[in-house]
Amino acid sequence: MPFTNNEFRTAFSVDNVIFGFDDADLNILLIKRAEEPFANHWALPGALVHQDEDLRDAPIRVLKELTGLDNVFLEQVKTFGKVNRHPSGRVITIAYYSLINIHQVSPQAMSFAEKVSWIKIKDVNELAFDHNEILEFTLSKLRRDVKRRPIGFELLPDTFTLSQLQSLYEAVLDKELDKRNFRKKILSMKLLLDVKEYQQGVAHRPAKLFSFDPDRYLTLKAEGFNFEI
Amino acid sequence: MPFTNNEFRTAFSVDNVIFGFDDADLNILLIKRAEEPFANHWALPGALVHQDEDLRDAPIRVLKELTGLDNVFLEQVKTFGKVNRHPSGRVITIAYYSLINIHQVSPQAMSFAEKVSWIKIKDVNELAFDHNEILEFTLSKLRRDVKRRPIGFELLPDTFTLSQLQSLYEAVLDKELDKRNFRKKILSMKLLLDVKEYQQGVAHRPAKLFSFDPDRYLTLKAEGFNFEI
DNA sequence: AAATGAAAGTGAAAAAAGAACACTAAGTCC
DNA sequence: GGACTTAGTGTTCTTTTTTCACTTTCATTT
Repeated sequence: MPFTNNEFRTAFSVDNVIFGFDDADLNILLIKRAEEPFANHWALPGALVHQDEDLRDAPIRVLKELTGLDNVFLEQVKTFGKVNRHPSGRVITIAYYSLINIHQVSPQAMSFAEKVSWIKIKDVNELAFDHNEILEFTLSKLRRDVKRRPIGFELLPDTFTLSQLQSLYEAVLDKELDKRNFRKKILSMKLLLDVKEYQQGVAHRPAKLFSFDPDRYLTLKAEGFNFEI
Repeated sequence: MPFTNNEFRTAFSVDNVIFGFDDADLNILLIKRAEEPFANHWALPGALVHQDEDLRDAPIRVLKELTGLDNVFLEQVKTFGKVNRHPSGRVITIAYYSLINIHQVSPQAMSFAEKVSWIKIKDVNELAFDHNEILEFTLSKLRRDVKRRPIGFELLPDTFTLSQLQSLYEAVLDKELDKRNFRKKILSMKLLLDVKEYQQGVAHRPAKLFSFDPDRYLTLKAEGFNFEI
């Protein structure tokens, strides 16, 4: 190994920004820390990266522990590396975000956490470490990404109505959209499969259900199709 | 410190993708490695991150050593962390890219390098480590960024002609642009200052010279102006 | 000094995309 | 049966993007 001992005084971690959508608001999964530093503060879930683990496997491990989910949409955001970002020593952290269907999950408290909870984005207050900065940067990346690629579906159940999809986009972008224009645009992408079923148990006209067509997405992507909303 | 010894077996490096434009092609600054592993191979310049150094200061240090330049456009790209990406041990690397004016610089060979050279993007072959993957990802990010924000100016001299600016965009995007549409678009952003001078020593009608107006840029950015090309 | 070559500079018309906008339909609930 | 709630649907206007060709101004050549 060509490295002197001195270069190993830095630890590295990942932090997960896990987004969920509850039919009205965008939420993130936060933990309440059980240990110092920042005991009793809300924080992003995270973990140290294992020595023999590919970087991307670390946030996957955190997600699995926390939610039981495997195969989740996961995207690297940015690495945060100020010398003093962690009070107990040098820790460089790589932020990831995920999109999950909030109803698929009943999160479990994990090692470092006293408590795990979904918090509406707009209700997030002071977080531990530099996690507010990480969250803010991640949100802006999510907003950019969601306009560029059809990733919003990851936050919804397998079948959903166009109104649900629209409120999801409105929650993520924090902006109202025109119903007719939204439908025109989304349907013109041909990414939705009509599942020939209707919403049930609602006190109004039931909406048609759609599902996302991942094959169609791959085909269009290969053709360089533009998915901008 | 809450970390056990075991967690420090990973080293941290940064790798710099330094872009320069030579009036026709997009180039990057590569080093020819003097040492194993990958002795005699071309590679991205990089360095281990110092213990007491903010992450972002590491690529700034590399740039300074290599080019003598300070105040350079620098953007974080992505972190690469496969377990076996470095044959001598676990090294996680954070990629950055910079845009510099190629004529401002006569690069100096640095510690690890036998040789430093500008290479046209299209002439880049096999690089050391996973540097081809890093370069490819960085190029795609540059192409996205250049459409989103007026960063192309960083690659040009202080004053430049509209044709130079256009060939720069064409080189970066690897795509021909319509002269009239390009001018219309770029001038409508009001980011160019007419320096009231003309090109000299060319065997054709001399072009007007412009410079970039950074104040104007900051004002427009604060207003949420859209700079898409 | 006239002709040639080479890039600079300029606008209008057509097509495409985006934004604004209001009523009818199909259910449940009371 | 009436009230209530959300679903669903097209057209017009505005803005943006695309397409396309000729004249100007300099240096160089003869």
